[in-house]
Amino acid sequence: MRVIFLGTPEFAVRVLDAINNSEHKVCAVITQPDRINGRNKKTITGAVKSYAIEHGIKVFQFEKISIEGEETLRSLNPDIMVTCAYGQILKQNILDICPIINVHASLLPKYRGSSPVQWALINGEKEVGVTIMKTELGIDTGDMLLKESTVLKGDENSEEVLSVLSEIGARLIVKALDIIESGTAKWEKQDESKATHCKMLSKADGKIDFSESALRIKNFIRGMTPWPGAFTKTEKGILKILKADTAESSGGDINGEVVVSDPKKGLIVKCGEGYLDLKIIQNENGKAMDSKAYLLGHKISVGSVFGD
RNA sequence: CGCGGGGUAGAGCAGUUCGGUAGCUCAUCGGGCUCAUAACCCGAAGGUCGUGAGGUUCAAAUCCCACCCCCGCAA
Repeated sequence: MRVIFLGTPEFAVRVLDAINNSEHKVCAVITQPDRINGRNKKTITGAVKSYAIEHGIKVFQFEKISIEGEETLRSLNPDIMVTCAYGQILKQNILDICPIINVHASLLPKYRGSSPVQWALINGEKEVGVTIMKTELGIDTGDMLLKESTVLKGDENSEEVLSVLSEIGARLIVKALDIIESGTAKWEKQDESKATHCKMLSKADGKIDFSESALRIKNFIRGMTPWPGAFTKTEKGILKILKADTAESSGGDINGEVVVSDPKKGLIVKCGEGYLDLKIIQNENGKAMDSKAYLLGHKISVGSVFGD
C-alpha cells in the first residue's frame, strides 16, 4: 500500500523504518516544522525528518496540517496514512482523505493523550504497551486493531521504555498494514468506562513532593526523566534528579531532609514514607552526574532540607 | 540579537575580584597497619588551565578580542 507517515520524534523513527523496510511503500513523510533552539539559534531537525532525508523520502512540514495540507496529501494519492507521535490533531477534512491508523504508546483505553508512558511510570504500572487503532476526531478514541504489552523491571525511565515500545510499535504497524490490506481486519471498540486521559506535562510538573512515599517519588522521577525532568530546590538553587531508588536509612525529622551526604555513601533523603537514595543528579549549570561524584566537589550538609 | 552559568589531572571542584612557579577531595600505582571495613597511615605518578604560532604585559588559568563545545531558565 501507498503510505503517508506522520510523525516527528525519535519514537516514530523505528516505526517509520519498519514500514519503509516492508512491502509497503512510504510515499511521503509529514513532520512538525523545524524549531529553532532559543539558546543558540540553531535549527533542530526532528528525528523523523532526518531519517526521511537520509532515505530519500519526500518530507512535508505544515504549521497547521488541516489548513495547509489537504491538497498536498490528496495529490500523493495514499491508500492509508499512519500517525505516530506527529504532534498535531487532524481535523475531519484530513481524516476524510483515506483510512488513517495511529500508533499509540499505551494499552488503550488507558492513558489516552500526549504523554502516556510518563504517566504509566508515574503511576507505577507494572505493564505497558502499544496499541494500533483508527485515528479519528477524538483523541486516541478510535477502534483498536492490535495491542501488545511488555512487563517492566521497575527501574526504567520513560526514555528507556519508549525505546522498547517503539520496537513493539514497529512490529505491530507492519502487521496492521498487512491485515488491513488483506481485508481481514477486525476492529474492537474501546471500553469507554475504562478510559483514562493523561494531561500534557510541563516543566513545572516536575517538582518533587517529598511528603510522598519514597517508592512513589522514585516512580515519579522515572516517568519525568528525561522529559520534562524531575527537580527539587536546595539553598543553592534547583537540583534535577535523574535517577533515584528507595533505600534503608534512619533519622531526619522533616520530609526532604538530607540524612546521608557523603562521597562514598551517596545522598539519601527522608520522604513521607521511607528514604530515597538520589543516584544521578544535576545542578543548574552542570551536567548530570552520579551523586557520589557530585559530592566530591559540592557540599550538601546533612540536615539541610530539599523542597523549599 | 530573549536571560544566565560553565570548560583547570581519570572524576567532581577551588583558584580568576586585586596577573607573580597550579591546589583540594575521590580514583589510580607503590608501601604499611588491622580479625575485619564505604576504615586508617605514609609515599608516588598524573595538567600545553576549551581553541587561537591572537592582543596587553617583564610576567596571563587570571585582563582584552574572536571562535568552538557543554548546561540551566524562558519559549
